[in-house]
Amino acid sequence: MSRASDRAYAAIRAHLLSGQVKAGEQLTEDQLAQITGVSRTPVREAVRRLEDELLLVRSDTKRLFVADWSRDDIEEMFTLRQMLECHAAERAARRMTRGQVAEMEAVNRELKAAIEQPAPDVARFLDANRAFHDAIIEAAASPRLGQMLARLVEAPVVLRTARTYSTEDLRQSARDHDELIAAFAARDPDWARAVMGSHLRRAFHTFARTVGPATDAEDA
Amino acid sequence: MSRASDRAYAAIRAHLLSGQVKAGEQLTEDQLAQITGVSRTPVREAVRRLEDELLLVRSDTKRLFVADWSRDDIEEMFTLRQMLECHAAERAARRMTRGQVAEMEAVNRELKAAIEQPAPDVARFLDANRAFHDAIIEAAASPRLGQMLARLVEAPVVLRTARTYSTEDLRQSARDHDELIAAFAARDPDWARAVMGSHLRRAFHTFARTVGPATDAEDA
DNA sequence: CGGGAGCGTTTTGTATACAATAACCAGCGC
DNA sequence: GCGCTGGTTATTGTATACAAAACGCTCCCG
Repeated sequence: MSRASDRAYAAIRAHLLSGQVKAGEQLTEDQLAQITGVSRTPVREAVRRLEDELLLVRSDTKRLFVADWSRDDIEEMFTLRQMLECHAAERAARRMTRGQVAEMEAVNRELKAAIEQPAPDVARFLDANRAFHDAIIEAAASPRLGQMLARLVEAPVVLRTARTYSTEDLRQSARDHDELIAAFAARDPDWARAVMGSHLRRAFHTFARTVGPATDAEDA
Repeated sequence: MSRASDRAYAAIRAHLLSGQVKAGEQLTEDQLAQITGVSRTPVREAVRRLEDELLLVRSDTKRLFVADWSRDDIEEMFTLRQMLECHAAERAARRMTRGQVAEMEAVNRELKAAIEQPAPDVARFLDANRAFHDAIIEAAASPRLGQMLARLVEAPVVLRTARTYSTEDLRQSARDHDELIAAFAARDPDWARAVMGSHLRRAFHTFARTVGPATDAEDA
């Protein structure tokens, strides 16, 4: 995180989730350079990453805007994530070492610790949650898969920040993780895939509940 | 294709597939700037795209190398592509209009025309093949899915250039396309998914046959 | 003879100036 | 009043110079 483009990336990302900018609003590279305190060159690099993650979009004439995620966009993102991450869980179950399983148990203990407090520490939960899913991707040993998931997950992480989680939602996640770990320990790819599927699909519905109802002409 | 960074992208890509550079070889941005005839700024932009497509990779210290695709890398790529493109076919089957189906029939006629000659025109076949698959992605109406597939498909297109195809392989592809069109016309998502699955899996084996046998215990 | 510190060279990263292109606005003809 | 056209400003794209970092080499010391 020391290079200017990384700092710019983090700063712009923070700026987007700070709520100071609305979806669909135009931004300019100069603006962002001022905000981040670096020149346009690293800003352009950062912007490219954010475009990749679909947090920013460009018009047909290359003007820059804050992306506007519709409910359908979010559903599609969750669907893709589910498809890819189920596959990752399956591969991980075939490859995971005892050491890696122990690692994941430790991460999930941390995750539970973040929940079981007077007031659950959501930021800490999200960090641990992310570490958990990253460990699975790591164990899946598929660089392209990891790359794709990383891009998919970035945007929701931002969108999610404003959300509120019930303690029960968080506990259910922790239980899912326990079962995933069991599936990994048993080296059972089908089990891992199935648990991951329900874990993510539930996450989508939890998420969607706060975003709003489905559009009526929905498919899939 | 008029901006310098686009020209740089195309030029570097052409350079990579020209065979003048070996997998694993180091490249420098200056070199590429000379080759492409533009300055390093657009070259860096082009290089980022090529890194995305995993045709170029950077070392831990940011030095630039030609990617070295192992047999396992290729298999993983095909697996991911199958997963995503089956999903695309399913969605496309739900959404495709009569007009789009007619469009695809036209593309497949062009594809067959490229085959049925004294010597099949492989470049023309590949263009039509690409147009066919692009039309499916278009009909699937999922920007993220399209984006991911575009990235996945880029690399193989390059790797594939050196390959030789038997006329029978090409004809089988055309038949698969016919069946896909039938599935779309029938608006049958399951059928479309199944045909796409076998189409791509066969493509992988056809490809793998020329690359070499599977490694029994591969690591990095 | 081997290992490591120092230093010149190579390569990547950043800032800035300038060029090209797109949006905006005003004035004109109809 | 409406739409077009020309020029003006805003914004992105490119080139270049310089800064920072990494590599490789040599030379010194053990």
